[in-house]
Amino acid sequence: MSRADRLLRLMQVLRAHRTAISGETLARELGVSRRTLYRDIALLRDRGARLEGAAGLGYVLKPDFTLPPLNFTEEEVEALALGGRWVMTQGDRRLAEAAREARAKIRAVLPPARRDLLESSGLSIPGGPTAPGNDEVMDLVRQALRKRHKLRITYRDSSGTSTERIIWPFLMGYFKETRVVAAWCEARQDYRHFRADRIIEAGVLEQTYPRPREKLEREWRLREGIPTPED
Amino acid sequence: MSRADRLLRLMQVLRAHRTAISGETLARELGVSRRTLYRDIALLRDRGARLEGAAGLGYVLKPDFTLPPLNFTEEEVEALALGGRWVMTQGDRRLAEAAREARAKIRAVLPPARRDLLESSGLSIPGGPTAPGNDEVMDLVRQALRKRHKLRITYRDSSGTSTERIIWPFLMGYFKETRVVAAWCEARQDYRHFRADRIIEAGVLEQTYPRPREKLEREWRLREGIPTPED
DNA sequence: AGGGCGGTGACGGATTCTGTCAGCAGGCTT
DNA sequence: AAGCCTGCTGACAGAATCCGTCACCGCCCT
Repeated sequence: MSRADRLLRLMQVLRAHRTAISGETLARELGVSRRTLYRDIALLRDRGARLEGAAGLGYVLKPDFTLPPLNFTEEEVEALALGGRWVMTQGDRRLAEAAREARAKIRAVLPPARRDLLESSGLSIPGGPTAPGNDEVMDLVRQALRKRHKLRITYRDSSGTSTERIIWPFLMGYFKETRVVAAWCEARQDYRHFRADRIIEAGVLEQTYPRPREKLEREWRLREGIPTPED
Repeated sequence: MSRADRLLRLMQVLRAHRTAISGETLARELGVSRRTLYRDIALLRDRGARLEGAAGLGYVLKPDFTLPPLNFTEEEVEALALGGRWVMTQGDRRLAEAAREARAKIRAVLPPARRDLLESSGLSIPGGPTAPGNDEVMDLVRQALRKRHKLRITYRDSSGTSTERIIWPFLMGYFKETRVVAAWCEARQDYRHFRADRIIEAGVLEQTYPRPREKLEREWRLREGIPTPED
C-alpha cells in the first residue's frame, strides 16, 4: 500500500474511532512500523489535523480534528474575503497560495448562504505592481520567524556593497512599497532593518536564537520609539 | 511537495470548486504533469471519492461524500493573521471590528499550538495613516454592495461642486491611498467612479437595482479595459 | 522504579513516484 | 467530417521518497 493511500485510510480510521487509540494499535492496523506511524501523524498535523497524543494514554481524538463549521456574520466574511485578497496580491507566492487554501477551507464549512459572499464580496484590491521582494527569500524569512531560527543573509546595502551576516529576525513589516525585516544583527550587536528586495540570498540555520521574539520586538519598539499597535 | 500532501490539497481544490474543472487546470495548480494528476484522481476514486470526469468537460466532485477539510496549516494561519491585520488598519471601523471578531472565532477552533501564531505571527502592517474616508459612509457603501441596493450620495467632485446622485454601487476598490466606489450613475446613465473621501453623505435606499452585481462589474471591466484578476 | 508510550534523529537499501512518449476514445466546435 | 480538447491507460528509467531498524529522551501511570 502506498503512503498516500495509507494516509487517507488513517484519516478515516481516526474519524471513525472516538476513544483513545495507541500508536501501536494504529500501526498494526495499517501494517507499518511505529516509527512510520509517527511520521504519518506528524504529516497530518502539519496539514492541520487537530489531534493530540499523550504518553501513557494514546491518541486523544478531538472530535473536531477537521475544521468545524464556522458561523461568521456577513461582515466578518467580508473582512476575511478582503484580507485574503490583499494577501494574495501582496504576499510572496507561498503565502498567497496559503491564503487561497485558507479561503477554500473556510468556504467549505460556511453556511451555504454566505459562501458566495466570500468569493464575490464586491470589495477589491486593485492589482497594482506587487512590492518587490524575492519570493524564495520571503518564504525563508517567514520560516525563520515562525520557528525562531537564525538566518544567514547576503545583503546589498544602499551603497551597493554586499555583506554576509547572521541575523535574528523577529518582525517583517509589510509597508506600502517595501517589505522590511527587523532583526538583531549578530555582527553589529544591534537592531537593524533589511529591505527584503536587497536580500540577495538567505538560508535558515538550524540554530534558534536565545531570546523570545516578543521580547526582541518590545525592546526594539522602545528603542525606535515605535508604538505598539493597540490591535 | 510530497504526494500525500498533494492529495490532501487536491481534495481541497476539488471541494472548493463547484463547477467542472479540467485536469489540465488541476495539474497546473498542483504543479505536476497531467499524467500524474490522473494517477492521483485514480487513487482518490479507489479510496471512495465520488468523482466524475468526462472528456470535453472536466471533473465534478459529487457533494454527498465529502469530508470536511482539515484544520488550518501554519502558513494558512499566517495568511489569515496578516490579512486580518491589514483589514484592521485599512478598513472602516465596523469592518475592522468584524476582522477582529472573525479572528477570535478562528482562534477558537485552532489547535492550541497554533493559536499564538495567529496573534503574533511576526508579520506586521505598520500603522501608517489610514486612507481617508468617512467610516459611516464606507459602512453604508458596503451595505448597499452586499444587498444590491441603490445608494443616494452627496458628492463633491474635484472642482469642489457638490451634486446629489443615485448610484448602483458594484465594487469598492481599496487602493493604496484611496477608497474608490465604482458604480452605475443613474443621472449620467453611465459608469462612474467616486472617491470615498469625497462622498459627503450617503443613504441606502430601499430599492434594489435591477442588474446583478457581477454583470455590472464585468461590463465595466470590459469598458475600462481592466482585466479580471485570475485569482 | 519500571514499563508503556509519544516523539525525534540518523542511515541505507527498497520502494514509489513522476515526466516523457505514445496511443485510444469520446465530446465539442467549426 | 475534421480538428481540438480532454479523459484515460501503458511502459520506462532516473529521481525522489519512503521505511524499518536502532538508539535515545521524557512523560505518564501504576
